[in-house]
Amino acid sequence: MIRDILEKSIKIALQSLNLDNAKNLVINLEHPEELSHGDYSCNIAMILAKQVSQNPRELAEKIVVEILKNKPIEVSKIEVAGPGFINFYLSPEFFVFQTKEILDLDKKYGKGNIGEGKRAIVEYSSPNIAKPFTIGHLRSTVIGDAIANILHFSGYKVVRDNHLGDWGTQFGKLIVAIKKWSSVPEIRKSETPIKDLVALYVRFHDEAKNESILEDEARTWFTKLERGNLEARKIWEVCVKISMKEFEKTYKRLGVKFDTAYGESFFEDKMASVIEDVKKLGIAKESEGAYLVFFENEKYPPMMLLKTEDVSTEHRASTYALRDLAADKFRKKKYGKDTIIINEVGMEQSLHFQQIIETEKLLGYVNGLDRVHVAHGFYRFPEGKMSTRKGNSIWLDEVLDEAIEKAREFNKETAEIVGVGAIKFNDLKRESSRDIIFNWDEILNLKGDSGPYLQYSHARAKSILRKAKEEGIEFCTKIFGIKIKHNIKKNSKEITDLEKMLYRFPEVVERAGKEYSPHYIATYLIELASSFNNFYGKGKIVDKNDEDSSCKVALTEAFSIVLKNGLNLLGIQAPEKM
RNA sequence: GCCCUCGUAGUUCAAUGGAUAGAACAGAGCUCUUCUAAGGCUUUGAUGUAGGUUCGAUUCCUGCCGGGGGCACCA
Repeated sequence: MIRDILEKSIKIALQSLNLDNAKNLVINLEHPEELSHGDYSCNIAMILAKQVSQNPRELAEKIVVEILKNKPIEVSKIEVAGPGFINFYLSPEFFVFQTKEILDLDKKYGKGNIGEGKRAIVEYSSPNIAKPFTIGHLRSTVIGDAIANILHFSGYKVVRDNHLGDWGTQFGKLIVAIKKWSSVPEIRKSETPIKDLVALYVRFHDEAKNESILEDEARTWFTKLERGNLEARKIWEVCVKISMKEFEKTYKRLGVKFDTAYGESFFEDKMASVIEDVKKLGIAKESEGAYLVFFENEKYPPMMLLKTEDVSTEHRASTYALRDLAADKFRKKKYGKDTIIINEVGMEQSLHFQQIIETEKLLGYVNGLDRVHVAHGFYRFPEGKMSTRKGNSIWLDEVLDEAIEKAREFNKETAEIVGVGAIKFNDLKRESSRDIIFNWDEILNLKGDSGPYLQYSHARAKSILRKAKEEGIEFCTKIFGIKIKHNIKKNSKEITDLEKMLYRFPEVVERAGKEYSPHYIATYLIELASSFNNFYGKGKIVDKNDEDSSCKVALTEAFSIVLKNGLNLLGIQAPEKM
């Protein structure tokens, strides 16, 4: 990448000035916010100025003189600006070459070198069986999917895992509720089985407020389930089956797919070996009848592995913490020690993951760098948090329907794609740790910094390409050779803002991958599309009488390719027409 | 009480310790005989508070204030 070339030439310049032995020397190259300030900017002179007690601008000038002695061909101009920035201007040849490279972008998918072919498991979505797929699950699904796409693009071998919540005391509650107020045949017959199950779940919590015995019954039923009680298993199976059918529909709408969906129940027989590991290490103790991991210096509160024995079944139920440990042990064994495990789960579970990671480090399952919790904030009502228990959550399907309905007002054919795109982008454009206050107007906004704006821009570019084809304008890669000659002949300095944005795509993806932050891509795409629409606004692109037309069209093609790839990384479809 | 997070225009979001803090929505005003006006161009407007570190702080550190979350049998 161009960044590496610049970095190297700065290093060489510093060496010849004997400045390279300074402490903690990091060469920082950034894109100036103002495009007229150049393509890359380096602040090294200002950092070094104090250490060698020189004026930063004078020092910058000296460095520039050294760089110019071995100027990389990609650079056309270097200047010192402001308090001592060294600004690099890239040459027309560079832009032409880069734009040509971009036309092959589709072939580069999965070839990035950041991942080095390592395996990465991205666990996301992970809805709970017999609970609604609410807008709350949207974040994990959409962000996790985007992270998986980005890592794949960057060269990781990605496993997408849906860690279904299909185990735990919640099933005890459900079994009690079904036995008391409904029945398996009744649920099977229902046209809205999930809604019925949710209603039962909510009713359980309502009634448990007055009758605390219900909670005990639920715990007992979960221990029965864990011990293989036939009635419990039967009810559980029905719930899982019904839920999965519903989830499939939602994933299809969202265009999200998984490689594995083990679910918590899968680790049922893999927990005993974890308990053995813990015992060997002596990090857990019995306390008040339960079995918990205690951390050194009370770094974290204790983490429970086994619950108090249930009196009637004489069984100690597992906790989700134990199942998570078992899951990671299994993953490392199955996919190899170098595997990176990433969980896209809400912020509320931060403490849980800190405890899990700490414990897994002690157990030697992970080294710490290979176990990541990507946390996201919540969708919230202005009045407070959503909760299935209280029954005030918003179902995802309703939101999607509403968004599609709104998109239909503009164009019936693409309404589905645009509606879903709007919802996804609205989520992905934000730094994910922040909460999103739920607001229909905001979420359904099809204008401005939005998915539809990007999709529209793509369709528009495609429309130009169709027109160019009709007019018989050549815009294949060989055109770029002509542009180089043309530009050099004219001594043209006319490099468009669009070109200045296009070549940044790989850097942006790299950063998004390193920081597990899809929003960098979202922000970038908005800027990119704005520069395209601005470019487009300045006059005709397809024009037989304009000798630059084929270059402009080729640039349009490069834009459409970058935008499409970017949107795909975010899991958003790029329509040909709108 | 302890721990984790987030405080940026009226609103929703950006900003790898850098240059004049960017956008979008809403408001005001322009702009389609042209390849898509879901577009483009003008314009008003912001870093919670008090310190510290730094040549330089929205960013790092400390205190305070405010929102959200978590802290033993939900996951």
